[in-house]
Amino acid sequence: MTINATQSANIANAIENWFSTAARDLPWRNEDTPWGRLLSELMAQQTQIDRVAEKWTEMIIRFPTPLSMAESEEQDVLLLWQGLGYYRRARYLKEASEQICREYGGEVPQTVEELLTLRGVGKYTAGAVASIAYNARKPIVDGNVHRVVCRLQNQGDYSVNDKWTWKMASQLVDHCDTPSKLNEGLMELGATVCTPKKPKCEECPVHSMCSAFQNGTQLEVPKPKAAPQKQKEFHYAVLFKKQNKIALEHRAGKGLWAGMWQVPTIESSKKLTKKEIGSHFDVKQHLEKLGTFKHTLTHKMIEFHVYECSEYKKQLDWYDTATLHEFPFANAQKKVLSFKSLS
DNA sequence: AACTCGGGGTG
DNA sequence: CACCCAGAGTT
Repeated sequence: MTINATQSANIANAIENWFSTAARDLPWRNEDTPWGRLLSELMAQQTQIDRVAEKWTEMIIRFPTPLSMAESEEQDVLLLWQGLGYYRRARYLKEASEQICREYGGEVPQTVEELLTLRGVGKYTAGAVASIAYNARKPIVDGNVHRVVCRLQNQGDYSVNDKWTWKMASQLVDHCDTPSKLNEGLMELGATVCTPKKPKCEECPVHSMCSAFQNGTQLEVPKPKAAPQKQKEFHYAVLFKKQNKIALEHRAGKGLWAGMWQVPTIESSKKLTKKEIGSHFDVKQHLEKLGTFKHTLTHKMIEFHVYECSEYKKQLDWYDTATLHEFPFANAQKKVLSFKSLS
């Protein structure tokens, strides 16, 4: 199923006009540069825009240019990324800044093809930077655009795939006036009007051309994705303190909480006894429980058990508690640290 | 094609 | 509680 040129132009123009009056006041729209846009797009992957806005300003102040980030330490990028999640993105961003300096003379490249060579930049982000920062006539499809075009065409099949959605987005951008406005407007519409649960169809600039609206199927289109089942895990975190120092570990560069720091923690698929925990750290006693909490991720439900220990035989790396703010922690480990006053 | 990567907002 | 979010990389 496709739409013709006239329909595409009508829809695109209506969205562009709506966007010119309804655009939210977001920081990267006021201080609009390709580097700022690349930053915002990478931070916004799978992350709601309101949560990105606050952090973006800190990021652009600390790293105003690709070079400033390329010359910094990865840890400095992770520090500003704390709480945003998907920490691999921060490591990729650092890599991308180095690529930009090494291969593109310090300027964010302009074409989709070049942008795709950057670490962490896929089809969506490449199209977004090319079209929004440089006004290239290239389509983009994110979760918002997917929902908007599915509803426009009342496309509620499970079989609807990326290819179909990208073709729809292509037809719209091919017949719009200003690609940057159309693409950003499509996403804005999905984020603020054509929302998943309670769409505000009466406010929508294209409801008269929306097949789902005409059929009253807005809430059935598109079909929801199957939620991954949550695996239960048990993490045992131990606060080892020695005067004004605390033991910390640096997590691996891949996997969960990549590159972040933590207090010594055991990860297990089943419950462990106090004896097993003590055995792991080679301490026989002085292991005192401080509490537990649940930490839920998209595909995991983790039960955290927090201990403190005044005995230490295992090789541990000690750091001054006064420098804790220099280490990036994911939220779960921030909760762990909050169980004890460390100042 | 299915998994793995966070954490919070929303209904 | 389920579902979603300006997705990308790996297997």
